[in-house]
Amino acid sequence: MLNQMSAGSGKVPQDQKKYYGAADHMTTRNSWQSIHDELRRRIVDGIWQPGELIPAEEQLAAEFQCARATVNRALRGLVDSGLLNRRRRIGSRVATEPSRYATLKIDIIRLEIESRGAKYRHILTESAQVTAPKRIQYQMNLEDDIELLYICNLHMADERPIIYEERWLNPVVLPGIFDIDFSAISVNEWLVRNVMFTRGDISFCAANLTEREALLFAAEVGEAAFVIERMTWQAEKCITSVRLLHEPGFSMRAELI
Amino acid sequence: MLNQMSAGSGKVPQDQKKYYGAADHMTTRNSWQSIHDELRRRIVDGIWQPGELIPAEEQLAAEFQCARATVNRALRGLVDSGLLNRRRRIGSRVATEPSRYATLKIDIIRLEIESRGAKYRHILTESAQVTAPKRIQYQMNLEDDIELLYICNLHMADERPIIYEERWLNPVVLPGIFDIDFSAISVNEWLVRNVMFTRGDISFCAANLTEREALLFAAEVGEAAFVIERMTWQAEKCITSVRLLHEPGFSMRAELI
DNA sequence: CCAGTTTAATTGTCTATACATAATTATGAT
DNA sequence: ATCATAATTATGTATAGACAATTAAACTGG
Repeated sequence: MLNQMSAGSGKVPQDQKKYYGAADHMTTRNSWQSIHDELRRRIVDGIWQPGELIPAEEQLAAEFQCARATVNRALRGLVDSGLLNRRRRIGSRVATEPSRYATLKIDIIRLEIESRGAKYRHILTESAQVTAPKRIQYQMNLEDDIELLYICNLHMADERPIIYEERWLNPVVLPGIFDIDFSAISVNEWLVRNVMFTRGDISFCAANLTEREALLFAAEVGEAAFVIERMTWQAEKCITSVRLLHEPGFSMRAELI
Repeated sequence: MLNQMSAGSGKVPQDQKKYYGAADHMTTRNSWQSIHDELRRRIVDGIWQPGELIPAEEQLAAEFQCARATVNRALRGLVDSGLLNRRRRIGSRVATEPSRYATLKIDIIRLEIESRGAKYRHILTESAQVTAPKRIQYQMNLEDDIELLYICNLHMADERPIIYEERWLNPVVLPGIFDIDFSAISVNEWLVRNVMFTRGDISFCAANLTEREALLFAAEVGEAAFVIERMTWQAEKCITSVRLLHEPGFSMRAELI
């Protein structure tokens, strides 16, 4: 609205220019980001020692000449990255045992391979309607002896086998699942695009290649392979349980924050 | 709570009073958290389909009878968890390929073991001032042939070996490191408490146990073990590089968000 | 001196308003 | 018709003010 007014007096670009120039300068000084960075620097450089109380929001707001809400936003960021602990009435304390987190982005396998510049292809090696072994039934919290869709896929990057996927799908939460052609689209991708989960867990471990698995990867029996096991849920019903066996030598990398 | 409200109302103009009265009833409904949850539900339940534009902040603010800033806060949360994409002038679109993240909390090993109710102990198996192999020197981006502190530890839970730690420490960023008694406090813990890193990376893989490693864990040679490799940096200088070899059968779990 | 109550300090959140920024659409001069 | 400019629109961010929630510290009655 004010823009309209200044546009009405629109033949005066000078005022606007001067104004924007000033605002620009201010925004960089006072943005919550820059405050966040400056406070972070003080912690990392040891100006504020672990365990120490840092100034209250009001004081920081005075120092940076900004509103308390802006400081609050900056401080929340520092809490998120584990550098600060905050409590009402107490204040903000530099963490003595800063928590560190590794955040892993879980992508569609195809996208991950393609982002590395390789050509993606997958081979459907198995597809059957069977009752799952007891161990899987228990894990997936299933009513007794329901038949699941069991699917195995070999994912290839530039025709080299990269991941062997073994998956159980629950038809109770996936009606019509038996009719889909999973040689055209990978289960992985179909699920991501078609059903949303409310909860999921993931675990990482290592396994020795069995004879059959070694054949798939053209590797030695017993070689160590990186394994991801994932289960996703819709409310209390398990959608799918999957085991991703990676080629020997695979390593998954992440930034520590 | 209602009492406090009506007490406060003595000072506010009438329209405001009426407004706050309504707001009070709705505080739970109007918090950014509850709005976040409701919007999330609409996405998860498919009321808003992937790729669809959801109402603008103003409209949502009208619907939930709250300020736009509150809706903004809720929406930012949905962006963080990968459910929404937002662009200025365009609006908020439900993600077609929702990104999922697994966030792993990287704790001090002692705390992790103790939190599982086991008794922690570590054995310092090696401690030497040596030049690192070329591979490590390169990884750590070191000036040539500087001597590092090489330390190995076996971490035990209830006297059972759990993790074998092999670590290189850079004295350039850790002056006095050679004088510390790491049989009393684990390097891990000392570092976390005493030096802060600005950047770190972590990678996960699998490895076959060597003869020596198998002995440590009383396991078979060649068994698959889960490995974490971590490097932490202060600006451009590497502080430490560590390899954590977990006992065979170990599995690391996380929630998917 | 102690237990219960009040006060006060600090963070957490919401509101209303304003302006900034990005990007599409409409307008207008040539 | 075309390209530059302005208007439009949605998000992003800053601000001041108010109130909520938490909890340490001060106070008070016994």
